[in-house]
Amino acid sequence: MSPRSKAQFEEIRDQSREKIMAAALQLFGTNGYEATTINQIAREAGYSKGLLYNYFDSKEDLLKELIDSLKEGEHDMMDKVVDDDPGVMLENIIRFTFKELSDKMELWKLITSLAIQVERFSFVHELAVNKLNTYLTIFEDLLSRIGVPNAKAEAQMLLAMFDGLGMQKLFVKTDYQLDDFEEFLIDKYCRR
Amino acid sequence: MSPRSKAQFEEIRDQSREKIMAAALQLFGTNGYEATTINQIAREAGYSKGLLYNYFDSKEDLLKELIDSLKEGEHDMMDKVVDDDPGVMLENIIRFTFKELSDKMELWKLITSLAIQVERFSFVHELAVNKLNTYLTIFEDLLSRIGVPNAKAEAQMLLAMFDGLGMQKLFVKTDYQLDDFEEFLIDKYCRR
Amino acid sequence: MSPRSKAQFEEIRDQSREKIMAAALQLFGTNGYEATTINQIAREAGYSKGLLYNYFDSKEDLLKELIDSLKEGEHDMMDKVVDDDPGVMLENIIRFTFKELSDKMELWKLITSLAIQVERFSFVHELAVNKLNTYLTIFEDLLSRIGVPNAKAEAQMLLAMFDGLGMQKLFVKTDYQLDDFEEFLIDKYCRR
Amino acid sequence: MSPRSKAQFEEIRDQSREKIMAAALQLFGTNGYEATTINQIAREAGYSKGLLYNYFDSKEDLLKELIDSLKEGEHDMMDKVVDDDPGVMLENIIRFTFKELSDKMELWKLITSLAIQVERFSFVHELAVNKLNTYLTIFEDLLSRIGVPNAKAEAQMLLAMFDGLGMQKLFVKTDYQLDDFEEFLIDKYCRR
DNA sequence: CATGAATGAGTTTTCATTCAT
DNA sequence: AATGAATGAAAACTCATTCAT
Repeated sequence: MSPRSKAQFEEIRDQSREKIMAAALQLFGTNGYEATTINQIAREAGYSKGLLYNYFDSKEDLLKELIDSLKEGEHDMMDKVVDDDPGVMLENIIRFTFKELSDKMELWKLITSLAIQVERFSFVHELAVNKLNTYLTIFEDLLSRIGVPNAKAEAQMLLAMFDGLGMQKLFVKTDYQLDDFEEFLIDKYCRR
Repeated sequence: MSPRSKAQFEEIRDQSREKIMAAALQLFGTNGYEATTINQIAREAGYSKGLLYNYFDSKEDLLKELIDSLKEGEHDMMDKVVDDDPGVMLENIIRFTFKELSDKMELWKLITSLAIQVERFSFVHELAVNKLNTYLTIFEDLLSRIGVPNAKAEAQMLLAMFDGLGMQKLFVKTDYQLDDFEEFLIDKYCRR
Repeated sequence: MSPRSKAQFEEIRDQSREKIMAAALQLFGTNGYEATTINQIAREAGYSKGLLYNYFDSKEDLLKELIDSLKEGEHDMMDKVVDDDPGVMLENIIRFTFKELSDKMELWKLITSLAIQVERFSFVHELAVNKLNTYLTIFEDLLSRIGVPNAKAEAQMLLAMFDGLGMQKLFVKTDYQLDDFEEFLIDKYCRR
Repeated sequence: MSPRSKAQFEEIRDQSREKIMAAALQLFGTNGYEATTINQIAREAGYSKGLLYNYFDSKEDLLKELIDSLKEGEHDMMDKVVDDDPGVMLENIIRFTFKELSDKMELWKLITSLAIQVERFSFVHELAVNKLNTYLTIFEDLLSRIGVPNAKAEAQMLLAMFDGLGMQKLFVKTDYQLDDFEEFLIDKYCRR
């Protein structure tokens, strides 16, 4: 009889937002941003078209909030992988990255397809460039401390390889096994 | 006022087709297939909207013909790089690939963004997977003949790295210098 | 925890209704009926969207009740201005009308904008026509009794002028001073 | 066989634009801007919805162009009514205005209903205020030259009356005869 | 071969209205 | 009595495609 409390509304809102954003990530990643309709997202999330506009100003706003929410997830990583021993830290990063390649494929797809469109989605593009430079610096530092010669070039190579693996995994889809390759890499770069 | 000869017509047709396809490649690559309008392509090519339908059945048909024309360009490569010495052949491939990364960026963008959409553009997707497997085999063969240990894993790594470099080049755009890196790679893999 | 008495409920209802109708009048008048959303009215009144439907069946019903409430205010006027002396009565009407032009601008705006849409809001339109004819008759009677020649035409002129003044006041907004003009009119028509 | 010439296209465009603007004026005036749909305008003009967007960026852009086109028509008037004799000139203005009240009712409706919404359509509002002030000055000058006492107040009255007549004509619609009243006004103000 | 006006299906967006709490 | 999440019909707008010239 009495109306829902503010906390209850808050919870409902959060849940619905989550569902919608999850559906959007899934569909944007699979079919691309432009090819995905608001209707599809709503149906996938189990709601009606109109509700999306209670939570997001527009389709593009939904995309932006999606990207923003990803930036936050980014910070978690560094906490988990940091280590005094550069070999251990690089191993952590490699294992973490391979795990993300499996778990967050849709996300990866989405960012890639958007970042390619430099003009249209500059906010994604900047995100990608920043991330690239950050990792380049970290990798170079770790590799030189590990004692790998030509640390800069090797860092570039390693990073390019991660991006490339991600892309190949997208293309080849489910049956793309990387477990052995993961161990090969760790052996090659982290154990000295 | 004499009527144009058949050959002249043919030539006009070919030129117009070329212009349209070049414009389409440029725009599809930069803004994505879905976000590019027929009008934009026509204007970029210097023609009117309607003319496009004299040469292509539909927007998707234009895309398909574009992709087809690329497959043809593909065959040229093998002729140029093949060599009895595996080290020389790998060097040729590396140099050729780096050259393509510079010269055919738009094409690379387009294929990437389309291949990501596995369902929507299966014909592009298949193309990408085929190419991936072909190169994997070639690289593994060359590396093992060169005497690189773990040839299979290294082949996978090399290939992933090329894809990754391509993507990074797209993100970072013009000021991404790879000359030194090219030499580093050739030194590392081809000279034994 | 004692339940509210019926009278208390009644009072709350009346207050809420009043607030909602005041907010609706304000917004309908300023932005127009179509351009005003239920949400805006609710927020302006300090309530939630849903509550409006406890008091009014629909947006159009709210409008109708608003107009109806105005008709009632109308009856008060005649009591206040009636006088045996036609000059005094006309002066009363003029003074009363000028006062209304200041005090009830929003209402005036609303009726005008609605009455213009003859088809869509016929109930407002009829109201406006009735009022027009009523005043025309009264003015003609008063002016002829005062001894003004051409009483019919002058009545029409006077009435048109009132409507026109109202509209001008709307356009020019706050800094439109009519005090001197009011005295001018009274001098011209009521003092003989 | 040969394509249409530029001039031919120009003509087609102009005709279509005209038809659309005429339909829009008619419908905006009758039903209001907000209550009129793009579909209605298109159907009334004899075209499809989509064509409107070949000529106008948006519904509001269509409105703006409509209003702009009216400003132009405005200039014509002054040329027609100007006269050295103030009595004749005032008579010209009165006759012209009454004619416009008959011929351009829809336009009058539209401007009135838009000007009322001061905030929403400021470009119309400014137009209305400017026009008001211009005429006020002209009327005051003419009346004082004719020798009417209290020229300023009488000018205000005359102008208010025109606006009021316009509005009344809208309300009462077709059967509102003003011919006698026109002569009455001319007799009263222009013949001295 | 070439043009761009015209179409309409499909998409994004808005908003009155309902309803569980 | 009161809340605001959820719905869906209807509106604005886009754009591939057709077609008369």
